[in-house]
Formats: sequence, C-alpha cells, structure tokens
Amino acid sequence: MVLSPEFYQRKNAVVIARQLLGKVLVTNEDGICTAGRIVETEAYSYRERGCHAFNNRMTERNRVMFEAGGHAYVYLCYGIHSLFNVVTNSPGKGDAVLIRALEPVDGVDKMMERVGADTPKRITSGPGKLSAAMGITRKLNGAWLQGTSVWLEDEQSVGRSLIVASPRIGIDYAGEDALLPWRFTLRNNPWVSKP
DNA sequence: TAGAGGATTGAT
DNA sequence: TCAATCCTCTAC
Repeated sequence: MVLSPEFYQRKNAVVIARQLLGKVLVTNEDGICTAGRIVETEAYSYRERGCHAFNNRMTERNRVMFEAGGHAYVYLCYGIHSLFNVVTNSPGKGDAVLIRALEPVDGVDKMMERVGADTPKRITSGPGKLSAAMGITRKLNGAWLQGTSVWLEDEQSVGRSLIVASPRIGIDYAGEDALLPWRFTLRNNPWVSKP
C-alpha cells in the first residue's frame, strides 16, 4: 500500500518523521527495484534555522520544498552526496523529512553492486550512502511519490517505545535550533547511521 | 562573477 | 582530524 498524499500533506513534519520509521522506501530504476525499511529520519521545518527553507527563503535549489507534500527533494551535499528528503505540509510551507538510514529489504544484490560492496552491512547507514545504494540522484528531485520511479509503502506501525528522539546531525550552524530532538531512530537497530 | 561553505563519508 | 568535491548562495 503506497503512502497517500494526505499522509505527507499534514502540518507537523515532526509527527511525519516519527511515523516514517518502519515504512519502506522503494526505487525503480529501469525496471530494477530496490527497497529498504526506514530506520532513521530527521524533521525540518521552515520555522527553524536548520532548514533550507528557513524563513520561507526559496531558491532554485530548494524550490521543491515549497510544493505540495508528497514530492521528493534531492540535493547534492558537500559536492559528493545526494540526500533524499520527503516534502511535507501544504504548498508554500517548505517542510521536509530527511531519510537518514534504511534496512535493505529488496534488491539487496543490486544495492551492493551500486556501491561496490560485497556485504549489505552498513551500505545504507547514512543519508549519502542510502541514496547511492538505492540509485537516488538529483534526477529524482521533484519526483511525485505516487509515481513509478520512487515511492514509500506503508507497513505495520512501529511501537512508541522503540522510537528514540535525539538532536539532528551536522547542523551546528542552526544555533539553538540544532538542539531540537527532531532526529528519530529505531532503538538498538543495527542499520542506524553511526553517531 | 568570485569566494565561501555545506542536512557527509571514510581514511589517517 | 581532515580531505574530497562541486553546487549553491551571497556579496561585490
């Protein structure tokens, strides 16, 4: 069951980030499907400094963030890594959830091949790495998550006691907003990115 | 139009 | 701790 636009278009990115844990991200590149269960996310809101769309600032890069929830926002970080986000909220808001780590589920051989690994261990434990393994590039920026190239599927909900909230990674420039506990991981899950 | 820096990663 | 690497944003 594919997650509906209504799932993404709710107002609170933090709630959506929590609920995305356990969901399955699927990509289809030329008929080759790969899939992974989400084990780590981060919420970003236009109301705080950690967000590219802070203060409603729209640029060519983050334009997709201002579209309706349910689009993919993919951008290049450090000139090397494509980072995959899900746009949330209604048009013009600029909220998103960053997918930071996955547990490989389908097409694991293909994922290993893409990153030149001989074991699935840790090939998706980080936002740049999971994009490489899933074949996610900036070509998917702006993709509609009800389409045929990338989407998310619903799964059984994750129990509240399994979810750990902590500060987000790598946004020291955001000042006190960097302390917001908007990073969500599954407790004791081996696929979560390194601390 | 030039310069700085980044929602990362892996090696040292 | 540090370099890789290049796109984006800001300031001039």
